[in-house]
Amino acid sequence: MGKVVENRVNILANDWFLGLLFNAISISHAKTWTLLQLPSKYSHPSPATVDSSNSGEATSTNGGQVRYMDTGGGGGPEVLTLDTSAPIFLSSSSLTAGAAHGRGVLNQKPPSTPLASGVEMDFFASEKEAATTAASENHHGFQVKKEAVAIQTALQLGNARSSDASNTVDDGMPKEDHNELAAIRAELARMKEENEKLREILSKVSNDYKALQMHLAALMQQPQQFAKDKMLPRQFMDLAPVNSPSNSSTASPGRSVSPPEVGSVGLDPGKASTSSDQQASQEATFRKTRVSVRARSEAPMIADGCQWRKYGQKIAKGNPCPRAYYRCTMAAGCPVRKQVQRCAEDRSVLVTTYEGTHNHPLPPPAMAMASTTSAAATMLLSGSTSSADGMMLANYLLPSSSSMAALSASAPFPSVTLDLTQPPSANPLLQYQLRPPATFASLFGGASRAQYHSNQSTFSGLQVSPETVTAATAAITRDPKFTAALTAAIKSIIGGGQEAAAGTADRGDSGGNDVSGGQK
DNA sequence: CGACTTTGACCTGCGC
DNA sequence: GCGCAGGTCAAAGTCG
Repeated sequence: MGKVVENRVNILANDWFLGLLFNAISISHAKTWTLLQLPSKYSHPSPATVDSSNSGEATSTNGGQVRYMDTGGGGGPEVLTLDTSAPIFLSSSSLTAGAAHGRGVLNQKPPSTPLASGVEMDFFASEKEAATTAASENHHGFQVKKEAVAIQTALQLGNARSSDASNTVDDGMPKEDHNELAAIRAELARMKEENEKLREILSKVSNDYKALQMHLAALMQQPQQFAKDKMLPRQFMDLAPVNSPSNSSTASPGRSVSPPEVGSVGLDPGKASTSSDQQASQEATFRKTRVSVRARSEAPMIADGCQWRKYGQKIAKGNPCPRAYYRCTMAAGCPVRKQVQRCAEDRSVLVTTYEGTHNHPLPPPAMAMASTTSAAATMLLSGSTSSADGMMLANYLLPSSSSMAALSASAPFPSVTLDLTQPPSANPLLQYQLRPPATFASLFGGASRAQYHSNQSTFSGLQVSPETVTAATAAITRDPKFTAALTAAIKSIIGGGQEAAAGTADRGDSGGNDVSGGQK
C-alpha cells in the first residue's frame, strides 16, 4: 500500500449533519471508508488499533475530527477529515439549500470570492491548497468540499476581520469590505439559527431513540406478548435480535419447510383477523423470509460486511447465469445464507438474496445494511397491521410504487426485494433509508468498533451523482417526516440488536471469504 | 498445508 | 411413481 495521501477537507458541520455528509460522500464516492478517528467525546477505542493493515498508518488523534480513510479504491489511500471542532456550523439547509429551495451558503458563490481568495492566500493557505488539490484532481467528485473550504475561509475571514477591526476601527477598511463583512455576519447568524433548529431535531430524535430503547427493553422481557401485540410472526422477530434460538434450525428451506401461503403473511388486512389466519401466521414462524437486493455491480458479489463461503453453484431454470450459494462464515453454525445471481434480463444487475438470521455480532458495516434489510423484511409482514413503524417503512421504502421495493406473493417464501437499480432521484428518501444505521451508529456511539466501510459494491453501480446525493440530503433534512423516518430506522437498529445486527445483511465482500471452518 | 472454490452427485419437494 | 428443479454435499482442484 502506497503512501497515504491526505487531502484534508474541512467541513464545518455539527455532529448531526456530519452523518448526512458522510452518507452522501460514501455513496457518491463509492469508496470503502475505514473510520480512523472519532471525536474524543465519543470515547471510542483508539482508531490506531483498528484496521491498521488496511490503513497502513493511523492518523494522529484530534478530538474534533472524524477521520476516514479510503481503503477500497485504487491508488493511494485517501483520508477524509470531517471537522466538528470549529465553532461555526453549517446547517443542513445551508448545505443543501440549492437543491431544496435555491438558496444557501454552499450553493451560492462565496460572499466575496476575491476577498475570500485574498484571505486564503494570507491566512488559510492550507485550506486553499486543499481546495485546489480537490479541484485539480477532481478526486472526490463532491463539490461541497471545495465550496465548504471557501465558506469556511470567508466566515473565518469575517471573524478575523471582526477582531482585527477592534484594533483598527474604521481605519482603512474598504467600504465594500464592510458590506461584505456585514453580509457574512448576517449569514453566520442565520446559520446559527438553523443550527439551533437542527439541535432541536437532534434532541427530539435522541429522545425518541431513548424512548424506543426503553420500550424495546420492556418488550424484550415479554417476547411472546410482543410478537402477539405486534402481530409479527416470530420469524420476523428473528430478523431483528441475534442469537435467537428460534432460528437455530439451519435446515434448508426446500427440505424442511412446507409450502408457504405467502399471501397470508400479513399482507392483506382482511386476512389477518381470523383465527385460522393467525394460525397460518404462526406457522409462518417456521418459514424463512428472504430479502433480495438488486444492485448494479460488475463485481461477482456485492460487499456487505459479512464473510461468506461459497458452497454451491447451479444453473437455475430460466436464467443462463449461474446462481451461487454462499453461507456466512463469520461464526460457526451461522445459518445465514445468500444466493447471488445475475439478472437474466440485465446482466449488469446483481441479485442477492439473503435468508436467515445471523447468530453472531456483526461489524458496523454489516449492521448498517442488516438493519435496512431487516426493516424491509419487517415491513413485509407489518404491512397488514396498523403499526406505524410498518406503515412508515412502507412509505419510505415503497413511496409510490413497487418498483423500488417489491413484496412477493408468488415466491415460495415471503420475500421483499429492494431494487437499488432504480434512479435514486426517484426516491431520495429510499436512498437515505438504506444507510442511516451506520451513520447514526457512528455518530451516536453505536460504532463500538472503529471501523466503517461504506457499502462500496452495493452502491457503486447506483450511478448516484453528487447532485443527487445533495438533493437527497436536502429532501431528508427538510422533510418534516424525517424524524419519524429516523425513528423507524433507529428502531430497526434496536430491533437488530444493540451489539449485533440481525436479520439479513446485504453486504458481502468478495475478498472476505477468509474465515476458517472449511468443509474438509 | 490450510483455506477456499469448483463441480458433479445426491437429496428433497413438488407437480403431473 | 416419475421427472424436474432447487438446494446441498463433498471430493477434487486451486491458491497463497
